[in-house]
Amino acid sequence: MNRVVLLRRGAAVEARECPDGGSPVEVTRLPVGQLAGFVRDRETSPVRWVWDDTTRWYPGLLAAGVRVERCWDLRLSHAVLRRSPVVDQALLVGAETQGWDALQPVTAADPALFPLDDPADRLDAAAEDVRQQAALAASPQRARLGLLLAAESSGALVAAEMTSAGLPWRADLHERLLTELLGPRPVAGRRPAVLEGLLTEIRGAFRDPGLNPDSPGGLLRALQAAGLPVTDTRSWTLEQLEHPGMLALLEYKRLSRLLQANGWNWLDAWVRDGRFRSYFLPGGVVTGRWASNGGGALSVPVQVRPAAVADDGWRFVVSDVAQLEPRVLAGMSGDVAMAEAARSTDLYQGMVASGAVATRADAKLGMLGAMYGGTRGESGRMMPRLTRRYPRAIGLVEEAARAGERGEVVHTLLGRGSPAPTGPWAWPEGPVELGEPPEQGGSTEERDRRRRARGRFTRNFVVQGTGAEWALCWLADLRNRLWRLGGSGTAAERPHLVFFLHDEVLVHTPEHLAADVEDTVRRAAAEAGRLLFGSFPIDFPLDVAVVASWADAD
DNA sequence: CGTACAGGTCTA
DNA sequence: TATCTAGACCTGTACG
Repeated sequence: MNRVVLLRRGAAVEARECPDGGSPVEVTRLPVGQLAGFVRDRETSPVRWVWDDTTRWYPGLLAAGVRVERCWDLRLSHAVLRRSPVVDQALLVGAETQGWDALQPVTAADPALFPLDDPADRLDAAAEDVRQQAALAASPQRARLGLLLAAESSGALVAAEMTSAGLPWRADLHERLLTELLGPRPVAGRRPAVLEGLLTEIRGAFRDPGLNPDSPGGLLRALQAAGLPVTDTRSWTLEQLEHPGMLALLEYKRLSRLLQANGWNWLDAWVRDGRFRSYFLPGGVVTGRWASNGGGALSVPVQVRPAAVADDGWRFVVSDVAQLEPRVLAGMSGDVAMAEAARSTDLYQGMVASGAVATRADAKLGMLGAMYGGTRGESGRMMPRLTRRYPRAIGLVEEAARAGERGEVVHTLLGRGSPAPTGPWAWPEGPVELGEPPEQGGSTEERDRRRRARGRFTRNFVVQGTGAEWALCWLADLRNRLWRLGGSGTAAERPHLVFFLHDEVLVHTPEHLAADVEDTVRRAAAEAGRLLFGSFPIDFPLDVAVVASWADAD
């Protein structure tokens, strides 16, 4: 596979052709304006583009109508390699290490090809590429790590393509929903009519004419003045209480949340030309999950999903994995008994059928406790049963927890490392960082609390992180298959990814290809399982729905 | 007046 | 029928 390293040289771009990753045999210099044409031509034969950061190169290419098949994202790969315990860090160190460590993605709404005064321009991508290839080649886990880096880079392409495409969003439907629930859009600075009505009712019921329910402190004082025994104002707490004004207050909180998070201001800011465009940040979470930036893309409330509607003649294929994390745990630990329970579509029901636990609720509670570190109550009581029945799976998360409590680093199946613990007080026997402030809150109880919290984090890290790797492989393989499915159609005629949410993907597709897309999504899931777990018999069944509106998928 | 944080609520 | 993992982002409020 030929690699072509792209470097910025002022208003020009330098492309270094490196067969099989060796030294460059050909160097092409071209004006920035000719880059898109150059890439389009070069894409007719297999090539991997090596660049500092996908968010700096790909949006401009997409705006010019150019898709690339594969890339190597040096920023994302650097972040993985720098924290991986299966990498010799000495091979990565260079004069520019700090610069690569600090490099941030670009998420400007303006699809300008290159930002001005970019710290990336002071870094040598070709030299970094050489270091990364050497570090990867020397790793005892180079196959798995190589898969992770390829998938991470592919995810970067998907993320840029999803922002470019946008999630189809009907602002008219969204506005109708808002008007029905809140009343007509008010002038700036005023509450909608329905909230005003509720506010009057609440102030009357609590005999507090100046009460502002949006002020947690003020609301708490008003509740206590009314004789209610509360120390917080969360809805869950308030639901337990009896008071004539409580229903109105809970309704106010529900509608106020809708207005603040996904009201008219949100529509103005994030929906344009019938598309919700947010930025996805691959690797944005330490576990390897994606973060997002803009519009709260990872927490789009179910309440407003009716406004996500496919174009005329198109459909959404909405797919999510049932119980991804317990399945991943079974696969990575090689726990045959748990894999057997996972053979059914409902893993928790499978655990009941095998006699491991009495009810589905017990199974779910127990597994969540095992993966999140819940040790109290019902969830903790399940652990002995689960440990007997699934010794390898439970043993793996327990060992990750113990390692975290000892202050050690853990890693995912493909080699993504957890962040090292910080702070001298948590592990006083360990190396003390220079420049740390004097120890604060360093009582024995506080240290134990922090140790246990660290154990819960590392326990969850290995499962959530490997789950993210499965999802990344799923996404990357799906991207490739969808492109082939589109035949020779133009980008606007092809099925394409529009949304990704940890274990759920939305594909926007011409209606006549929806059945093919469904098949494709399932094939990609099976391939992701093979990539991570080889021939180990663990299934990843999908719930797939072909719908006109996202809201119809549940 | 701008920044940082607390409290709350939505997601998987 | 509970306080356990990872986030984004809103308002109000305290602080400098």
